[in-house]
Amino acid sequence: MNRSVNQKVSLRREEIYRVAAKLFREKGFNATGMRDIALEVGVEAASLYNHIRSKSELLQQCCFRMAGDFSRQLEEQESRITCSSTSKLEAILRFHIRTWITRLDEVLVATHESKYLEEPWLSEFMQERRRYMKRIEAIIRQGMDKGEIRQADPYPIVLTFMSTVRGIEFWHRKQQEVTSIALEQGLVDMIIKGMLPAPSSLRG
Amino acid sequence: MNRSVNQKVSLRREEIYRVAAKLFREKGFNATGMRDIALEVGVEAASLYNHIRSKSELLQQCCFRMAGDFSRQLEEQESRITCSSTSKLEAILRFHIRTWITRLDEVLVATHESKYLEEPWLSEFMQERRRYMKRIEAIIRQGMDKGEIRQADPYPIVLTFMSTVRGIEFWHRKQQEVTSIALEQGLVDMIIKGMLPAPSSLRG
DNA sequence: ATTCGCTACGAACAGGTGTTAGTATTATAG
DNA sequence: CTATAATACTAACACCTGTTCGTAGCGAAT
Repeated sequence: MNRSVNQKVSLRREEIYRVAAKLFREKGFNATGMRDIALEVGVEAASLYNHIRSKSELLQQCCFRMAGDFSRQLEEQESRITCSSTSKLEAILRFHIRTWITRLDEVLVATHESKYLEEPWLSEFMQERRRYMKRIEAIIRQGMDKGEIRQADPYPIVLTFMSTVRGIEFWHRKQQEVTSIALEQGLVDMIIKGMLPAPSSLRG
Repeated sequence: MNRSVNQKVSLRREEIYRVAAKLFREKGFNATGMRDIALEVGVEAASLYNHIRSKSELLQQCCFRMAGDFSRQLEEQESRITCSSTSKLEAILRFHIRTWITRLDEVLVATHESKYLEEPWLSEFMQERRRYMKRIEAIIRQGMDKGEIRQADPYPIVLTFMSTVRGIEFWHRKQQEVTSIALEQGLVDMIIKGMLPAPSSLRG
């Protein structure tokens, strides 16, 4: 088999993956049947198995592709040792936001449907996510040591950092009213401001 | 039928509802079978239908009970017309956080599994959620008009407000390290600080 | 023209789904 | 003690699930 055939094969595979991610997001992993995926691809359900091994393989691909992309980006920021912690965190946050805006299907599947992974992938995925949060926490701690970030329990900050982007799911249904650029800036302002050293009393 | 029978009936109903919420959260609505619920309650699947009408009725109950509780609490805060917007928002946020801490099963089902509601309940639920967010936005706008909250697009602030609590799902797996009180205060600090008028430049 | 590999197909599978019907058991009210 | 209502059970239903099998058609290389 030559290259063009290979490309054709992998294109079909990729199409199935893309359709699966879309349907897994819309209807959930369990409510999405192989026949649903096949219909949208334009073939019979049985034909999918010429390109993929199983339904759960599609979920695995979705989850670990996203995990890999996020982890690689975090590595990039960790290696910028001359930068301040706040600017690293802002870059990471902007990456989160942009990924949630441009690849919502995949990122929502990785977030909501990953619990349907089978072992050992489920454990591996959850461990990877814990590691990822620990690495974010480490950057926040560095920022506190250097006085860039207010002294506080870093854990709630990590949670806020990881969770804010989830609101983008709502935004996707009414894109026209707020631009993605304004959304990104608005979210960054909220989170970064929330981390900075306290300028005034919180109680009014 | 007298009162004691009535009580017994409604207790069983309530038990089924509680078990269902727990399983819907753990395994998802579609992956939870009536036989799973029955097993945990200690009866056969068919017996459940002496107490409930259908599986989707359990989901409806879960979603609209939560929606009702949240809406009522918001009403309470809206009616405190002498209070500042920030203190209203803080009270609402604390209610969100406490509900996510004490009733995680129900609140997660209402958040993640509500998409499996059938019509017309699905439309009604989503409309109710949009209304809820609009009401939060209105309080934020009032705060901006009075100078309590920095001038900005209120929409990203609403999103952050609604989404931060979702991180509590992570926290529930490692309760021992951070107390619920510290968690609540940490999250409130992040969000309220993020809304306050800007004290210094964001760019370091 | 023939062979070969790839991919599409229809049919079928074993098991699981929510739900219903009919019946037995239980507990309480008269 | 008997009548009655509530609730449990077993069996079964029609349907849907992911997946496999054997085969036919297609395009490209020999």
